[in-house]
Amino acid sequence: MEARRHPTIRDVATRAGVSKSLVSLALQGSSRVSETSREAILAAADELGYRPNASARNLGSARSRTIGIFLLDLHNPITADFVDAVRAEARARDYRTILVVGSDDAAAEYAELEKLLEFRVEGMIALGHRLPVRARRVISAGFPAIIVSSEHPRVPHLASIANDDVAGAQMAVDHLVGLGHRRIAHVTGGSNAVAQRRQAGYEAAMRRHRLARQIRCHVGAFSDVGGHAGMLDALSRRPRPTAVFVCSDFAAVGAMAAATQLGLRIPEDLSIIGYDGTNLSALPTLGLSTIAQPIAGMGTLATQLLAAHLDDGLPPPRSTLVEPQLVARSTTSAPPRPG
Amino acid sequence: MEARRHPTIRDVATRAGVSKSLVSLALQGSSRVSETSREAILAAADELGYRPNASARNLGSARSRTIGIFLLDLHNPITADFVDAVRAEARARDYRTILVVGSDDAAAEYAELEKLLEFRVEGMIALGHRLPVRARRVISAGFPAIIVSSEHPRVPHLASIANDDVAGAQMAVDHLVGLGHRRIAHVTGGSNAVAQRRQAGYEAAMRRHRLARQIRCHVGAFSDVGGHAGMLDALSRRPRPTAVFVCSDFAAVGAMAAATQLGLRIPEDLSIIGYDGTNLSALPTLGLSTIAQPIAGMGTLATQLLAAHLDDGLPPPRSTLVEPQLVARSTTSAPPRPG
DNA sequence: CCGTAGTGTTGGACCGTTCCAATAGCGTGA
DNA sequence: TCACGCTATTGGAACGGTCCAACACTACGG
Repeated sequence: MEARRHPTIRDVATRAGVSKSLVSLALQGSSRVSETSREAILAAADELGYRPNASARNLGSARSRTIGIFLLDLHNPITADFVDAVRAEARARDYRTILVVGSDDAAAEYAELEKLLEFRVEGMIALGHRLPVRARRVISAGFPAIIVSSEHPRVPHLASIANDDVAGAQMAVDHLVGLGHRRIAHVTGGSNAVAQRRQAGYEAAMRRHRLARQIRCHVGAFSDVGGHAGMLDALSRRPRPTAVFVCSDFAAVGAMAAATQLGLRIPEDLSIIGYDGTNLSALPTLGLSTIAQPIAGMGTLATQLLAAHLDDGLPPPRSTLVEPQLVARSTTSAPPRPG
Repeated sequence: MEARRHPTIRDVATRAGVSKSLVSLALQGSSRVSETSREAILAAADELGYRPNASARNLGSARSRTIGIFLLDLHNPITADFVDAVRAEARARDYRTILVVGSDDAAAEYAELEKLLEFRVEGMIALGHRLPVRARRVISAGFPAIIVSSEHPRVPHLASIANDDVAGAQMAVDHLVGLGHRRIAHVTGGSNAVAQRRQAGYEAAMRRHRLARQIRCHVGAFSDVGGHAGMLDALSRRPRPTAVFVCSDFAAVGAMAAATQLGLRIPEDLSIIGYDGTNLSALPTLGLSTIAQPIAGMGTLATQLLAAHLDDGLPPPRSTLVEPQLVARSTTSAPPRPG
């Protein structure tokens, strides 16, 4: 309780018998400090349990070497992978990070953003499709920011990194066609931009494989309930599809349940492939084939671009697409009867 | 790029035609500032886009009004609920929060802890069963901290909040017995303390229901693979159990797969109940009955205790147990044949 | 023997706040 | 009219670092 004052750089200096300036230099790892002094200083710091005060450091120096991570949804499992990647890369480049989480409550979300600015972060990396209005204003005013998202919001000075949804959807279709499927249906994710791009990729690939007449889109959603409904619709048509590309992993879980309820075995009677590569799909008991977004890679890339901008003044590219990856597991196989 | 200097309190003062001290007072909401001055100051601050500098504020005042949240695993879905609860409560009490995440890499984890201390957080709330050695040392030295975990680590000055695993396990058994089951097996989580308490609760409840001779423990783990193995073991005995209490939700998913593979229908042939109340269990396609830890409540309580300690000097209770809750879904029902 | 370059070290200004003691202005009762 | 108390306001000293210009000391070439 009685938290006695933290030792300061001056306490260390007194103990080591040098000036505070030399302590500062030594702790920064300057090469102009003699071996003798350095050792004495480090020893003194250790004995006193000295810990630098981040506030004082940030005040005194022009740069905070801190970047803010703005997250939309802590519940989404890909968030964790993303954060891990950003943090690792930031650490490697000697930046520290502050995490901040959006919220349904606009006031709370704004408070979080304020916090980022009050801590004088040098730049920000955001994950998610949405960006608070005030954030847009700050970014437009020249605050360095990179958004990792499928959308590219029309905000001046904002760079974006996105997964190539169109290409990913095509990979899903290519995979199914490669297994021998022809009647391939698609359960969509609704009318948002992401869902539309995935649908466009599906349709383009089908046409490319000369399967334009087999194109069947069934309205669903990114939730498991939506996938369930979309799948029931898909399976009500005759002849039934032998494979279904579902808009997301979460929706695919619902879709699998629907197929199982109708007595279909997966993958013997019906192949199913999802999208996102969440760790939900990796559950051994599900074994869902999916198109994985390289979320960690996107985090790393975002950090590299931001750091390059801050350190060398390189302007980050306005918009970058990264390639998704096919992960074939046990929900896709050859169709029941060839053809 | 050309980030022109941030406006400071002095810029605001000049513009409003008052002294910097008065600006400081006004922005803190002091009642000793005249209405006229206050309005002029707020207007000037707004026009300049003034934003307080958190570093300077923390340097100048004795207290940072910031508490650190130390997380072990961002991937665990309960983490998000916990963070939400802590943040909401902290905000209500006018504390800000900094998130910090542990890591498998000890050096990285230590760096995160350092960061917390460098930002001079006033206290810390940790979620998880493990605490870095250095953290224990800092806490023992008097740093206010509360851990939310099933363990109570033997660290001086550390308060803990835990879910009552023993009571929770008993609730699971009571539920099954109430449905008419008598041959109730348990898939354990191994030899750690949490698993042992859940097992102890299971055995105590069985004895209380005069079912001591039906006690069957099958070694598993907290993973889905572990649950799968434990369940296979449980189902290899004759007569088969009619219900199984599995140590965790994640393990229960594996256990369900094992039962299904053996051709058993859930819940018609076999009832299964998990533990934790993760949102995994809430998936409509699983509908897993479970014992939910009131994780949000634990986060709120931890924050209240810590704030009370910091504000009023109340010492938090060394150790608090909170009651879990039964969530009955669709994996539990009456046994095939009564008795 | 002296100017010079390089190395190691130092004091002090400064960063943007908070906090405190001091003060100016003003009505008020003796 | 003046000491008094009250309110609104002020300047300046912290806070704990970084950074810079200046300095002492040594080594060295001319």
